[in-house]
Amino acid sequence: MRLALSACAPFSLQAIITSHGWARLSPFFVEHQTAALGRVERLSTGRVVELIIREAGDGVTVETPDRLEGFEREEVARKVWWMLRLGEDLSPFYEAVREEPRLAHLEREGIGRILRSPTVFEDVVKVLLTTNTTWDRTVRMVEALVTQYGDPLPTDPSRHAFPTPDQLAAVREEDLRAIGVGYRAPYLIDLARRVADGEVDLEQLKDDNLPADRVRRLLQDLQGVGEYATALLMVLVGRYDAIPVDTVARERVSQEWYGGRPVGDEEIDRAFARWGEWKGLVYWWWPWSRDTGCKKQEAECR
DNA sequence: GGTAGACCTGGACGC
DNA sequence: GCGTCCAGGTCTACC
Repeated sequence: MRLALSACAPFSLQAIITSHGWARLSPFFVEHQTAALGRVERLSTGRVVELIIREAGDGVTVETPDRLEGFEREEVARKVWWMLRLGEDLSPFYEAVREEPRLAHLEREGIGRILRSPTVFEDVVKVLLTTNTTWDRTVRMVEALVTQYGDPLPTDPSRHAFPTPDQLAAVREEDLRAIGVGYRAPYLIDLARRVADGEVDLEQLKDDNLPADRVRRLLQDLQGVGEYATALLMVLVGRYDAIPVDTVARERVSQEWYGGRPVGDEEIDRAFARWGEWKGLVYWWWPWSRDTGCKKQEAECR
């Protein structure tokens, strides 16, 4: 089966794949030879399929070896639409950065979109697994979680979809610790249980009309989600005025604007304040002149 | 409100 | 080979 989906111009699938490390996190995978983004996906019916996404025409094609029913095709299209932000019109962003020579290439090269998971739940789990650890460990933790608890792909049972909230909610804390997530185990189980029970509706965060304060409060109410994780998740759901301030950001901004002296959150915010609602996206795509902060998270260095 | 220490793991380093 | 230190973001106890 093959689906064709169009995107708001300018568009570059390659730019999305390299937008951050998410494409390296299971169940995403990258076919480097064909420049395709792949993913093992569990549909709402419980069916597990492999999706291969390639750039084509004014958007992408989505291929799967499986024959899908009409409603399944709609679900796949909806998910890919969200993951790649196909409907996002970034022209106001490009307009805002047009006067900045170091960002002028973004529009020309179709850079701006950031890869995200099909569900906010999956992104919250992955962000939790990026905190207080190195990138390589994040990759291993996500891989272990997917392999242990996600549904297998029928045609290749060694590969799995991302586990659902119900599946993670049923896991024992000691079993999660055993796969290496450490102290994050109770946070993950608490999150999965609250989502599975309907106490927390993370998918409502996809709604642009939800007030930013409410989005922030809902995220910060989750165990293990602090200021950095909240800001990163806000950017992922499309709230581009948030800056994920971690040690990498601190060091980069310190070197770029403050002569290497230690900086606080306010100074980081001030450095990007002139881009207003787009400052988080400007931070994301800023061409850092020094190779600071990439000692550990090499996969995220562009 | 601000600060210190614990959480957890793997890599780097010294012996 | 072994022990120690360090890095990462969040939470909690304490002042």
